[in-house]
Amino acid sequence: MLVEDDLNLGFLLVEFLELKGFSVKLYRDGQTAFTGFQNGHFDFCILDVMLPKMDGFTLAKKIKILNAQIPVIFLTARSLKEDKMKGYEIGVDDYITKPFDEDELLYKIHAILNRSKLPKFSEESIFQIGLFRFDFQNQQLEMDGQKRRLTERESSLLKMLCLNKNNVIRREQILTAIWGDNDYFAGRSLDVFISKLRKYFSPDPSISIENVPKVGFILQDNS
Amino acid sequence: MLVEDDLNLGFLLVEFLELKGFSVKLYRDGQTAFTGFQNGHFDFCILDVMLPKMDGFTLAKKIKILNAQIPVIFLTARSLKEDKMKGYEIGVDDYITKPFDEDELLYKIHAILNRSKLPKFSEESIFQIGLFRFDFQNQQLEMDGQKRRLTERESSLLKMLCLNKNNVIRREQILTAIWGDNDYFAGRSLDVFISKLRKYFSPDPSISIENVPKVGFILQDNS
DNA sequence: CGGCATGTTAACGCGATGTTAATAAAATGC
DNA sequence: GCATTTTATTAACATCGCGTTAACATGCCG
Repeated sequence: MLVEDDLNLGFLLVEFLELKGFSVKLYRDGQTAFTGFQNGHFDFCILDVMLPKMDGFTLAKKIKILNAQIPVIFLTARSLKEDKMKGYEIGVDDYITKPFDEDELLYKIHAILNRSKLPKFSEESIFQIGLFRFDFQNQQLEMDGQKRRLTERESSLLKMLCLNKNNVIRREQILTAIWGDNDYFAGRSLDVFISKLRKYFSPDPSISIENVPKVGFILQDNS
Repeated sequence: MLVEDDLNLGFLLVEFLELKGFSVKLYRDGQTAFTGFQNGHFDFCILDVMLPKMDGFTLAKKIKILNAQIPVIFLTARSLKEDKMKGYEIGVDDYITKPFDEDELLYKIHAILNRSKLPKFSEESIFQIGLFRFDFQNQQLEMDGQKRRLTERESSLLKMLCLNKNNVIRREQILTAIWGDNDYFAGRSLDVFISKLRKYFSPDPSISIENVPKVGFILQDNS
């Protein structure tokens, strides 16, 4: 969950974090953010301090009542001492002072997620695809209790497809990300792996990996 | 544990922290601090970055090998980005830039201690694995009253596998944690120990240590 | 029709791992 | 101190399976 009223900065951050593999939901004020938190499922919050409708401290306090464990990071333009104090009392995990460095934010996120290791893994890396459950951390694909262990390449590829479920991913994007190279042979190798994944998913006809000629592939889930 | 070569600052901090109810031990260089860590029992470390004999980063890394869970805060005069990055990679929990505010330090300490309250793994040293009971403290593996004493390496490795039961644990993670080195030979040594553990567990077919090629191992318990 | 992209299956090579034994190092006993 | 035992590393050889590559089939578009 990201709450930021400066939409320019907000979208920039969403873009950056999604690039890094996170799934991000952006809210622009404290009120709707809180409603969103009640309904949705979040692992992690980044809140601006100054927000319309409800300020960041109040929001954090209300969120912590619902879920005391959830990590919260504050974005703040002010580096005032009393603000920080107030935050630490509520149980805020960290501060980042604007203007901040994106990499620093990323490291803080990882540091905090690592600390709360157990809750993270339970949710973060498991994808539901039709009747299948794909556990990326454990490279496992499960359906009806039938488990199949995937190879490293298979699971990297499937993860990329999942993160872009129902959207096209370009061949070159996959190739540079996984093979680090997009020559002819890497391309053929990719096709072989797509073929393997299709076979694994063949028991569920509502799942398909479709080819978009000359462009890439789509993982379609019509369940 | 407090490590600070500027003794004026050091004693000031000790005084302050003891006033706040902590029991503090001060070291003035990285070398003696590490020796002290090996012998004593600490819940929490505050390290200066610039230290005689051994710098703060190296010290933190060595401490984290002995106890990956222990919280570490760095004191640093420099607020340089690359320093922070380096720290977060090691798994440092927070930074405080000198000159700092004592109350801020106190709040950070409380924030971090609150966080690490739940995962008090340090004490939980008995694991149930299928029909076996593994007592890490006593390096003992028991089944049907049959006790077998494990070697140090065997039990360290088994503990790591247990903490990640039914989850993949990466080779490199094991190697850096136990062998402190992940070259070719350490890797082969790991394989030898995996082989030994498998033999010990062979009486119970519902336990298996599976290999995930190129990635690591997973202790599967289907009992 | 012919070229090009993709689908699929099979074979191959090589690196990673499994296992046992030999050697070195360290701890223990006396 | 020396002998014995225990532990960890290194070596040596066997095996496995991942990913690549090849080979052939299919379909699309000019």
